[in-house]
Amino acid sequence: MNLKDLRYLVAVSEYKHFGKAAEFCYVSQPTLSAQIKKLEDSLGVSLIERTNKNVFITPLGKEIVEKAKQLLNQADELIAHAKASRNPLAGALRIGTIPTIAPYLLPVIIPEIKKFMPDLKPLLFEDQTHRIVKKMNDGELDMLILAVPVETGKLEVENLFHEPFYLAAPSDHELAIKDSVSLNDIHDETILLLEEGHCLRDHALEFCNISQSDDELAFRATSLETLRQMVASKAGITLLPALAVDNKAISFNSDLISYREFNDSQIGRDIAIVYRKNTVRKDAICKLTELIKTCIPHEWLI
Amino acid sequence: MNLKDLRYLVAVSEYKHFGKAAEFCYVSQPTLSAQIKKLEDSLGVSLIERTNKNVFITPLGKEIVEKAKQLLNQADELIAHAKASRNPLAGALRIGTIPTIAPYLLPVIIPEIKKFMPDLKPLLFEDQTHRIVKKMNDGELDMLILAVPVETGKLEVENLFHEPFYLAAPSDHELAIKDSVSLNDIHDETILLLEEGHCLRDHALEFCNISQSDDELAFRATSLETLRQMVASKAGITLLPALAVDNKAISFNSDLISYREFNDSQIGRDIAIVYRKNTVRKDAICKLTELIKTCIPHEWLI
DNA sequence: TCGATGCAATAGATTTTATCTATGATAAAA
DNA sequence: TTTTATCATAGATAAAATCTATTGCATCGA
Repeated sequence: MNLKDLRYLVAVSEYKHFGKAAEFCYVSQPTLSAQIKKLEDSLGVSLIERTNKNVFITPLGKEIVEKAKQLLNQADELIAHAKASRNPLAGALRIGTIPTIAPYLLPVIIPEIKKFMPDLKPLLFEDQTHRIVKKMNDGELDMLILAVPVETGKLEVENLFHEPFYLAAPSDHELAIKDSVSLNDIHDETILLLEEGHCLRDHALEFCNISQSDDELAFRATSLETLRQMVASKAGITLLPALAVDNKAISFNSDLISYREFNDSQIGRDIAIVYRKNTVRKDAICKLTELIKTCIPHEWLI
Repeated sequence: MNLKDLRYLVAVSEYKHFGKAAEFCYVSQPTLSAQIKKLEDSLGVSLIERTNKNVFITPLGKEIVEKAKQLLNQADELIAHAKASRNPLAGALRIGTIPTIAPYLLPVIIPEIKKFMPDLKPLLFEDQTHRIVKKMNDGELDMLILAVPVETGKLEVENLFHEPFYLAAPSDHELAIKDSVSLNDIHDETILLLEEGHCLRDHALEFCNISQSDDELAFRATSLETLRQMVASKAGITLLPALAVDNKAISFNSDLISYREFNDSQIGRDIAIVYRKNTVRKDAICKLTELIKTCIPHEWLI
């Protein structure tokens, strides 16, 4: 039994005439007759009583026709649903990002998506790198935005931009008055870091490979905002990725925290997008990647 | 798109493995791969992301799979419904009878049907001959029980039995004491008849082709029971088909009415069953016909 | 680094199914 | 009786599904 047969049956029940039903179905009358017969044989019942003069649908036939109509409606619905999802730039796109990117980059990107990819439904998932990479490998996410390098196995990685780090220090700190700072300047400072698992912690540590005791590393913030609060309360200094630093905050040296550029633009991290080589959302991912690039200062782009 | 493709899709979504899904579906892996691909192409969307290592169902794929499952369940239901109706002696059998048969024959037959054809669902329709014949010709009834001869066009007619007529007269009528009566005996009597349209009226008139004035024919009962009441009230005499005459009433000459046999057994009517030559319920009709015969006095059978 | 392994895709042949045209059979209508 | 309308049948053909064998690719183990 297949859907086409049911369509033929319903057509006959509508027209009570094999020829007209066949015409309606764009097939020849013998074809339709044969398929109806096949359907009846496969079901093992008579659905239609026909002579060369009359076509009657049997009581059972009427019941089957009703069920067939429902079935066909559902099938049409399924097809319509698929058709509505044909636009490669539409539908759900499951995006994974890390906590040190999501709150700063997404508010910039989302409005752009709404504007330029209005049919895309971004589903955002935020977690640490290794977890979103696992979800990517399990086929549960379509696209990641994270800091590289990262062990991604066979996944495709495309570098997007280099995000500089800023030094964040209490406003009354001696470094706060310098135009720019160097790694040497922070050699003896107390560096505040995120808790284990955040890649930003590892990147920061890498730049500050200095003889800090474990005690000094005991401060382990759960988010950049916590870190910022700790700096404001003069617990130490830290490195913040540029996107987490509000432009105005830099210019006006506002509030309790002062943000300073490093003299070496290499100090920062590379942000990349990651996806499976065989992803079915390649189109949407590429388009979205381009969109992100337009939201980023040109000089950062790689 | 056809149902088999959807089964393949659901299988892959269950096993996440083309080979195993193919095995489950009793087809080769290339077959299943090709059909899935065909399905995706026809829908114009990607449902499965596959490498030689992983098989992921896309978000849209999961939606389609859910719809496919519903569709397949409904299809299985349809098939099961048809299968349950395969027994030719089961299901609805639409039976038409005339008012002068139905109330007397059916109470005898129905218990027999319940006993010997327990799965048959007799749907009873009672109306005058020409109306049930029309319904038969329109395919709305499967089987008629009526008195012949009757103009049935191309319909099949099978005579069942000859039902004698009894004379029904008031108990104090002079004919009520005779063992049997002849047509001559009723020549000058007032014959009470049913209203126009009942074949019994025509049959009775046929036997009594006598010079009754229109006035005398003015009594036109709507049912045999009305007719019986009129006899009881001594308005005249009438002919009643044997099935409408309770056996006890004959023996004991009970109540106000006396029933007398005719000396000529030809005085009566032939009861037949009628069906379309191409009816799909031939089996049930034949079986039921046999059943009816067992309920009828042997000497009546034709 | 190199075969071995597992898996989906591809190729080509084959079988099955659907479809077509032409014709037959039958009953009603002219 | 001929014509017409209608569904069924026959035989040929086209389309589709399916099979076996193989390829290509990535992973795993030595």
